[in-house]
Amino acid sequence: MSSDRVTIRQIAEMSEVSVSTVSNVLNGRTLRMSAETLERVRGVISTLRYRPSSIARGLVTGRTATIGLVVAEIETALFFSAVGALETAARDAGYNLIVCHARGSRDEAEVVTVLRTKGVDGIIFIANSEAVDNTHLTDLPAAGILAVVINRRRPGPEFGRVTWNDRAGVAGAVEHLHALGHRRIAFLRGPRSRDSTRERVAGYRRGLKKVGLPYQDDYVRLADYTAEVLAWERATSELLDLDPAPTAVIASDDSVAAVVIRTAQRRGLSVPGDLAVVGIDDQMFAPLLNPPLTTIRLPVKEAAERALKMLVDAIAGQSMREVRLDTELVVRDSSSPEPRTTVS
Amino acid sequence: MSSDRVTIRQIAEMSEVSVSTVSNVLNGRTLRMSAETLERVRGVISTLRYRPSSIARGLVTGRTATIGLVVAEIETALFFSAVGALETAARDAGYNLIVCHARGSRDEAEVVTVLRTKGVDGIIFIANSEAVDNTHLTDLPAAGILAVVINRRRPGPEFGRVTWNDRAGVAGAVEHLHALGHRRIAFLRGPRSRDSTRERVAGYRRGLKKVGLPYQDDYVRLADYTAEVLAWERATSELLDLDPAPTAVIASDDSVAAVVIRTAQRRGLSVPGDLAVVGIDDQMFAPLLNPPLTTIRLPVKEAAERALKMLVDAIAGQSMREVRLDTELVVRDSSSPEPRTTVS
DNA sequence: CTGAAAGCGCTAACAG
DNA sequence: CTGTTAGCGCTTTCAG
Repeated sequence: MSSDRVTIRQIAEMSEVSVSTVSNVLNGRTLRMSAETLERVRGVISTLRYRPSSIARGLVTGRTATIGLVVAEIETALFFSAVGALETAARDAGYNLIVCHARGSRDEAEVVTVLRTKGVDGIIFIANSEAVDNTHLTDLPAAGILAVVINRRRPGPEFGRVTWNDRAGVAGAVEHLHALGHRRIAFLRGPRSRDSTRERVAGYRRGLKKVGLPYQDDYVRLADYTAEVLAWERATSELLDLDPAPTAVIASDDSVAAVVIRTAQRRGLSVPGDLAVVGIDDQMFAPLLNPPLTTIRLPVKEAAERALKMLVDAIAGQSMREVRLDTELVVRDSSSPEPRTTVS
Repeated sequence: MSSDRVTIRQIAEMSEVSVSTVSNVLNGRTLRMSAETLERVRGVISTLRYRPSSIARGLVTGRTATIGLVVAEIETALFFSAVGALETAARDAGYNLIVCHARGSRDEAEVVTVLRTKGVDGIIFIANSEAVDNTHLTDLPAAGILAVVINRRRPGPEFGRVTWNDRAGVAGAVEHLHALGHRRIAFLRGPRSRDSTRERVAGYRRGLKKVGLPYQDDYVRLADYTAEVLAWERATSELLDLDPAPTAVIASDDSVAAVVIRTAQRRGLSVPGDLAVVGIDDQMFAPLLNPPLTTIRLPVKEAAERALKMLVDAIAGQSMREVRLDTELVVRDSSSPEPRTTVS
């Protein structure tokens, strides 16, 4: 098998130096070393294509150049763009990622245990903003494991945290629709179990207030993106059955928005003519819909990059921080023209 | 920091046994051990919440219970359903995944090197079916690293391989459309750089042949899903400008299919009334489109699970195999009714 | 500036 | 059935 693995000792012998010298060149402690020796050792290393074992190195240094990534919903588009961004950023910083999918707190606790035995240098948690139990995280700092959370409540001050401003995002969407002439703007909210839902509803109210529109309970309905499509259709229909019906709706995410568009179109309505639709996420398919979807882009990639940087900096000794990112309204056709029915 | 890490020695001392005894209970070599001793050791382990270091263990056993995953296009919908499935399957089998994104052969070679230094027990490559250079993989078996490739040419007989039958998938879609009454079926193909494109075009021809329809060059156009949306619209328009125009089109993937639907609708055509549309992938948004998209589902998850099992079995000593999975046509509204214009 | 030697935490012979 | 011991491959004092 791997019996022919090259070791540092072989390099030392072939270079006719000691292992510590080889170790020194490996780790850049090469300042006051005879150029000739350096040259020779490097030569042997490259001809033998020698790569030091991270395992052995990890055992002695206690560092593995590996970061654990604990993801709440790995199959969600949103999370995946985060994983991609994180992987790229990690590798640029010289780290690898052990990716784990945790479905709940219990699972998460297990995953964390495994990650600890594997000696990761730090852990990044990326959550679905579900209110999760954090107790299994609180002893991480004491164990010398650095951690940063994305889109999740901070388990303690020793943790880094990156979030985005859901509230301002939705408020901005309301303003956008109002500026387009809409006066009856509905909001399809996500499940209450998510922190983001509260934030977004608050943003919706704030937006209405800011533009001087009244809040109407009727115009806020549940369209749980973790649930059935049928329920989204029903919620949309209920909204459109209202008198007066809304001329615009902000959906709990892009998937729901797609279904809102479809439901409206099936009723013979034009989007955005009769109904403007705004989504949340800016998923990959948003620009492909008919009409292309206006949506609140969540800065997931940027969050991932910031989280990784924060963690790497913390490994280097800096202290953790808290960062809040802005969302961005991506305006496409599903909201652009003025509503037809404004002057009803 | 982690100065308080519990070691096997401490467990041994507190249990008043030797380290090897502790090691034995850790590794289940507990058959002929006094029940009382076993009990005592276990007690100490759990009260001290001791977890053996995988690093140290890995150094001596040569195994790390870690599998490397090399993904070609991590941000693609297709790939991340694979990563999710792989992670779940891996953890069930007691493994963790180091996920790496390789953008090209060169990058891939680097990633493989890193993975080797990290001592992964095996590597899974999941490719975009791009014709990639495999030379950096061929020495893996010699180094004792097991590997299986998904959706990619087999680098050698020592590699496991899981693929799916693109050809049959597209042929089946043609038959489906023909059964619906369509006689003019177009195919929007992907880029030639992908192996899958060749397979799919072959499947298209085979399907036509099987149902007794002529192959027309005009009806096959490029709509590169890795390129611009505008180009997809143009390709669709060109198809619809043809006389006679096709009554059905199979798109190179679901994203392209979404744009085909939109382009047709913007020209005042009804889908599926005037034009039936079939996608490839069965991405998450396919059922949300208007109309819901008929599509060729690629068995990505299943492939992931098979690949993982193959790798784990290989680690356990079994030999590698080659598995070819079937695609599945998921029929939704974008193709269901009979074409209006059949009897033109 | 280089070499010898002591571990990192664990497993696996090999004795007892 | 349990204890001793020799490493796994590397880093890192500490002498020379």
